Amino acid sequence: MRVSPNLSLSQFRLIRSAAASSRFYTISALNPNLSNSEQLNLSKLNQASLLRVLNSTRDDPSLALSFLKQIKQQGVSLNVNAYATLVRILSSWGLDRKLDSVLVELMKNEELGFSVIDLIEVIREEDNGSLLLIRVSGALVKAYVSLGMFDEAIDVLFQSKRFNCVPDIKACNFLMNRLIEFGKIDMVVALFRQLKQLGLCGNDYTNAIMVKALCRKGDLGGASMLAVESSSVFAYTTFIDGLCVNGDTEKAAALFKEMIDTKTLDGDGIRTVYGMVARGFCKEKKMEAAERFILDMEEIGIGPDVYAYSAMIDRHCKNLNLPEALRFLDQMLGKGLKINCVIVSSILQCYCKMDMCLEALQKFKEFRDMNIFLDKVCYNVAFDAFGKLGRMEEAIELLKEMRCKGMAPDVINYTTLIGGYCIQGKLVDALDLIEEMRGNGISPDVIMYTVLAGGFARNGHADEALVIYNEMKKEGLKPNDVTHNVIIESLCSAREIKKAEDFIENLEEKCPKNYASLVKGYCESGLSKKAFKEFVRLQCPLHKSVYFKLFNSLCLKGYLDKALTVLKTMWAYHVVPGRSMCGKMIGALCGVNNVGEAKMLFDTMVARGLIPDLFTYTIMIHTYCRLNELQKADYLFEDMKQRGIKPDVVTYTVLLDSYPKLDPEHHETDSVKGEVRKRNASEVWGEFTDAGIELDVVCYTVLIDRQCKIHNRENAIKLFRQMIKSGLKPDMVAYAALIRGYCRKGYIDEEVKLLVTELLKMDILPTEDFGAAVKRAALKAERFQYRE
DNA sequence: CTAGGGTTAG
Repeated sequence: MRVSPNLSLSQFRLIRSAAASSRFYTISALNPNLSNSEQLNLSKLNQASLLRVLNSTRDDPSLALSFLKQIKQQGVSLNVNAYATLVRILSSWGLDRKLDSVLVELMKNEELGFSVIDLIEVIREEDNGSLLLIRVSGALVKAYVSLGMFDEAIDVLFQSKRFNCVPDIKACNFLMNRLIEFGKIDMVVALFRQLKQLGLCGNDYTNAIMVKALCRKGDLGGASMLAVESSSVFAYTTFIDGLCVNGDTEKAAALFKEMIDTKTLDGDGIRTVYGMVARGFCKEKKMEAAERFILDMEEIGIGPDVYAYSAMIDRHCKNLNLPEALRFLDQMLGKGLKINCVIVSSILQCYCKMDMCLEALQKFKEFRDMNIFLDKVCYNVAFDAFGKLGRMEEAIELLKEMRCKGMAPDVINYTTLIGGYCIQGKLVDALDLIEEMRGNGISPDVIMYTVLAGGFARNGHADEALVIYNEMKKEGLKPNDVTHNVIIESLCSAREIKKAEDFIENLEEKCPKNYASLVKGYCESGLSKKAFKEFVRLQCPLHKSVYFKLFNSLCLKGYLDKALTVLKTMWAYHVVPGRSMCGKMIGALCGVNNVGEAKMLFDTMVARGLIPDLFTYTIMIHTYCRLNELQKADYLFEDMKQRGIKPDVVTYTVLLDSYPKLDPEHHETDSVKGEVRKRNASEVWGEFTDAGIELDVVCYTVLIDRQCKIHNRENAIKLFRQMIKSGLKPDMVAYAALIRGYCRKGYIDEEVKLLVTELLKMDILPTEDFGAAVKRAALKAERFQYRE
């Protein structure tokens, strides 16, 4: 395996051109099978004899097609009559798909010298009003639609009316469906209204499409009316789907129940809509609602199928809530439903996203050994896991295994593997893999080039990254925002700041997102002041990751006022941080004792239904304790328990460390702010021990420290011994607490001498702040020792 | 006909 190459520009080009030529050979090797003699004669044919030959193939359409392919390769173009003949042949054999593709090719070719309407004319001369003509105009509509040429498709529709050969409603449905996909809703509505004028009569499917269009427009009322009016199950189903897409799954679920009551749906319909509603709730992240729906349905005797379960499992996996996902999986298996590769892939991905790649691979093997069919999506997740672990050799082995099972890797599989190589800096391997892929007839797409360019930039090959970027454009691929952002950030992370800045300036279409990436890139390379300056210049809402990264970077450098400006800007734009981001921010704010801002963020979180995690609660409690606002700490402690978040050893330690401050015997100088509910340490201690949580070194240290402070030397030493007995190794701070406790009283005895000797033997370097105190204590103790 | 996989990403 080769490691990070020093790839020069020319080497890179060499590899690229080799890859390009292998692609060329592959395609020419795929050519059809006319004999040599036939090929020889082709160039001598004129249009008339060409037509004659074509006509003679009317009993063998595949021969007709390969004949044509050869002709085209000789650079001879067909005239309108030849095309009419070909169309007639294909049509008479019912080869609609072939007909479609011939027409598509015809339309792509702009140097034909005739239009498709001419073609209709020619066919009409011989087959006026026949079925053939109707079929051809339908095929023409479909061909235009598949090329995204909607105006032309509609034009054919209206021209056909003139020729009295309006295509059947299917072609029209196809057109309308595609129009919706491309967001041209108004055209669908207009077309629907003109159907009668065209002599067409919409069927159930047409109505369903129209319902879909109205839903997309947000006209749920109109959609509902049409669904009722057409009283077709299909239209109803589409309406329910529309509700789900519009984020009103609640309503969809209600309608579904109504349809079951009125027996509007058959078995198939029930299954389809069930899945839609379950999926809708999951998409809206309303997991409780989704589960309630499933329970309700079960009550009336309709159980979820694999499709509905997979929606639930997938959503929980995406939320990184593996226990819930597995609970549903168990439930599903308990009902005798079988797990499939789709569900497996969701679960595997969940492990990967939680940084548990080893577990993902373990599970992959388990599922495979259970003889569950794993498809290329599952394999892809495994490639990803191996890549993240830096185990590319094994990933490639797995690729072989996949091939052996008869699955051809696709561009996504290759991209994942290439990404893996890029993480490792094995760029030549990445390029080799692309070459191999091209050999298999697959061309890289924008995402693959993005990954590759990012990989080169990140690994210090800025110029090559730009070559890749230009190459992608040369191949006719259009880089997107992500491409640009990846390149900008990768260049920055390789400290190529100037190149990143130049790259942005040279972009034809710049957008704020690009500059946001520059801000992130500056942060990445530690230029937080520069990042902040650029950020201030950007007067628009940004993705929350930008605020997050900048905030963290500024906090790290100690520019707290700037960090707060970032936070406030974010809030001003109503960009609300997610749970983990809030947690990190709260941590950063607490770290600089700005508990006021931290609490504001904390409350924002709660108001948005984001329940702070154990870590966030603990850090807040800790900060309040440190600032002697014990009442507030106490409130949060109760609050977290009410939310079902179980305090851990850290939380209890924090509390045990501060409640003694309330003790009358407590001698610390800080005063406690505000009224405090009467709660003593023993109350907390009781809860702590009841919870059965094991004590750690820090916790023992706090307890020892407290005993020292209330002059209970025997208890302190007892705790110290107990700690050692329970298998914990006291650290510097633990010794320090004990020794300091002794020294404070100016007291020295055998125990202390022993402790100090032990401590001096330890090979620990004291940390600066606390260590200094310990050292002083130790020295003091030593002096006592010498005095004796 | 429907689902799950590859880029920025804490």
